[in-house]
Amino acid sequence: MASGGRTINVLNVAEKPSVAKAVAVILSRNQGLRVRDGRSRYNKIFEFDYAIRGQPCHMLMTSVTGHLMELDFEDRYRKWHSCDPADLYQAPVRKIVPEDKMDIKRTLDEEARRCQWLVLWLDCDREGENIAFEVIEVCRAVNHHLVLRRARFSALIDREIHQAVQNLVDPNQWFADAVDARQEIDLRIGASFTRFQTMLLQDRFCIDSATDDRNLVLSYGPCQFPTLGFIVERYWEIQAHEPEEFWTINFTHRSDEGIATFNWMRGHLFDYTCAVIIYEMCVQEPTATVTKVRQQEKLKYPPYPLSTIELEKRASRYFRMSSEQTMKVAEDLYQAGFISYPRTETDCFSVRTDLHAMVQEQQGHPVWGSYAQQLLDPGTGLWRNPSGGGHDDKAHPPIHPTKFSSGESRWSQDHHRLYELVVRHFLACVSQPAVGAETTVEIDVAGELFSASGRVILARNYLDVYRFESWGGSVIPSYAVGQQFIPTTLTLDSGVTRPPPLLSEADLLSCMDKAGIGTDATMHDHIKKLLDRFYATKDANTRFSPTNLGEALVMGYDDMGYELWKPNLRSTMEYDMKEVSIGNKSKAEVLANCLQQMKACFLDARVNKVKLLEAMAIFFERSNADEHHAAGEIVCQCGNCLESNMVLRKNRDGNFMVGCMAFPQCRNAVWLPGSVSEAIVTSNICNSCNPGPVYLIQFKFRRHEIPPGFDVNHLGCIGGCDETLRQLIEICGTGSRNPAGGRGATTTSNNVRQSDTRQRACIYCQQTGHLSGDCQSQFSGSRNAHSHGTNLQSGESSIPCTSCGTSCVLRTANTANNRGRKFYSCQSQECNFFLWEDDINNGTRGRSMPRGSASNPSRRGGRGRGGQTGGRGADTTFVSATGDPLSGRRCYVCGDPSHFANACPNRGT
DNA sequence: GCAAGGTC
Repeated sequence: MASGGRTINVLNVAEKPSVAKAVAVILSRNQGLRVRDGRSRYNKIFEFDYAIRGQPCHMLMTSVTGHLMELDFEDRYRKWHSCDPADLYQAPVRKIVPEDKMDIKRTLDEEARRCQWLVLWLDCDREGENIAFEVIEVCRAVNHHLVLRRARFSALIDREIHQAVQNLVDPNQWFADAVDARQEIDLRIGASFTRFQTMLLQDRFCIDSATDDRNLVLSYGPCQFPTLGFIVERYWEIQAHEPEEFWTINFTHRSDEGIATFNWMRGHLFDYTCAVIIYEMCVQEPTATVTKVRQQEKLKYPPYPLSTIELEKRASRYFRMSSEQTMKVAEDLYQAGFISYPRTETDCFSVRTDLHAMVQEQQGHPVWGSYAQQLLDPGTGLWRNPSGGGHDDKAHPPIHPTKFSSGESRWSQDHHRLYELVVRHFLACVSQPAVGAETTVEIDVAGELFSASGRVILARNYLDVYRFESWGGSVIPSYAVGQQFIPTTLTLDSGVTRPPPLLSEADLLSCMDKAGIGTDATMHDHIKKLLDRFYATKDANTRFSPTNLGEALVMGYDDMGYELWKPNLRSTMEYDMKEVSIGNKSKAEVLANCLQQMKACFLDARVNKVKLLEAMAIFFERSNADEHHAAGEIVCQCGNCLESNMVLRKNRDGNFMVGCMAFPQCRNAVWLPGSVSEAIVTSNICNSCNPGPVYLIQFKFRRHEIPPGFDVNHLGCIGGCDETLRQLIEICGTGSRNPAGGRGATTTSNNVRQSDTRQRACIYCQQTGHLSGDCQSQFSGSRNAHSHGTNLQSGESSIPCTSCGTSCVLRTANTANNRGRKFYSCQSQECNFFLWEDDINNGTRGRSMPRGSASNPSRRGGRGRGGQTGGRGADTTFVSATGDPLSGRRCYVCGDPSHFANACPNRGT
């Protein structure tokens, strides 16, 4: 750059008004700084004189508010019915300045005309670089001779800003290109899929969540759908969870100093027999010997400096504030100058930050002021330079207080809370960690190891100011190695595994953060969008569940085999954007490649739209507008829930079924033969099936898929009286409902796949676990007769039951641990006698055990498992330390001798 | 009536 010469006019543009002001104040050193209004009421113009490398400059400093332009399709493609949505993959797009940004554009037009240079002070990230090119486009349009320069700065501090202006560089086209590509891909994918699925589903189904169907938009977006995917996936995981009973041994010891609870170092066992055997060993030799006493100092560190996502997560955890509300309130506090810029990824303070000055500001606060004073007093040793979490967006510092307040009268409760969180978090960051003394004691009882631990907090330090976190302390008696004692209680306790909880808002933010879905400034928007679109709901505990609509959409795409609802698509895009931003790939190359793939995916999805329709049909009634699928094909009342009707439907694989309308609450279903090509509910009522009316169905079978002798046309009944239908189901099966390629190739907890199997109910007794060919109700009239289930081979011989006097049948176990092993099991439902055949040969006596226990082979075949059961606390029971658990013959859940654990009414409460 | 990203 030339130095000296006449003064030139330099137009400086920042990304937001606050940065324009800060830069102007720093560069002008607050001397001779003038400010005037521009065309836009938010974006002032600052004027001052400055010399860049000796060149005298008259500086005009103004700002935009984020992006100045928007990408959209050209007019003729804007209307929804103007074109085939598939055309949106190549429809021309253009960047325009939207109406609400025109004032800013006018300011730039006017100021650029009289300037020789344009210096771009946009944030130093990819979006900032892209906005820089938008500003260039606007300014160059009115002044072709503008010299373009870019200021690079990583913080709004004097040295950085002066250095930046003295070392101006060129704008980075690669960074801007990466954003252009992202914008175009997002627009084309979002618009095409949104139009497609909205127009496909909106009028076909009665979607109850929308008050006005015309306003219902079923949007698709590369960020909103993966976010929904996280919610649905967790929901499915919970649905698929089958509680499993486990067993653990607990040991307590009371002395003059208090009580110690020793936990079994094996944790817990799912094998009841093993647990009982070990427990029995402990009962027989209950003396404990202390093998290890370990004392150590533990530190609990304060959190890292506050980034946006952490602020959102913590406000959700501590105050149950939604991320959207958090950002709204944080923006308010920022605008009023109380906290720093709230959209930041940075979680470490620059070494140049004057942290002491920030603490000093807080000394006068009535609540935490005294803590701030202690921090500043070197005598307390409370100060500690904060550690960082390793993230730095190079644009903004961590969120911290910028102005003292003991609370403003106009603040809402949320303003008070959020300001308090920001201040306390900041004070915690510059404090020493809490210090605790932990004692761990290990004991040996009959060769089994148990451990107990206690903690005494020696110094609370940062916990004194960070009231949102706690660190539990508990005291245990002191022990010495070699010391021996007898337990106060020694118990065999049962519990059941529990499903994971629904995703909380903090969990969801973590999932998004980890997968790179959205940015710190937009994550809360995506979450809100799911609620606005009726895709998900949030309960009082800030936990998210999918709505029927959300689940149906994800299920539909999943059934197509697409991962459009998973984060991979976005991750791949992000990877490509990175490649563009470092010059490894060109924008054109990435766009062409990505759009070609997405268009193919779109066209394929359209071919497979029946999957979406079927998934929706599981949850929603067809609307009258959908003439082809008129609603109201009621077959009979549901014999399972007794509340809803069973209706004829085509399932997701194109096969017919009769399912309860209350799905998914009631999963009663009758799967019809795969050889059925047509099925229509008639007005004829079956004369023999009860409870009535059961409407007959007119079936048409595919000729080549049924045996000779059967008619392709058949008026059938699903109520249980129809022998022809039963035979065809046995012969043809119930259609190819093979879920391969469907949900969750990545997960074993694929509930829908599992529920499909579970849903395969016997058409006669409506129970799952067996097919109609095995239904005992058709032979003996007794449902109890097959209670040992389908995983057991039938009995071969019998011996008298030594427990109740009836007989025991010899069976073969088919469980993972004992497959092929023979055992005798009492035929009586009231008796629980059970004996391994090889134990007879070994001279072991028979034993009674709860039928629900892990080692009892009857468990897996039976229908003993209820729904979701409670946690360990509710299930814990005690067997006296001197009692013999093997002769107890009583329920291990409640101790009642009249029944066993599998039949216990307290299970699941 | 569509996306996601800036910001007021």
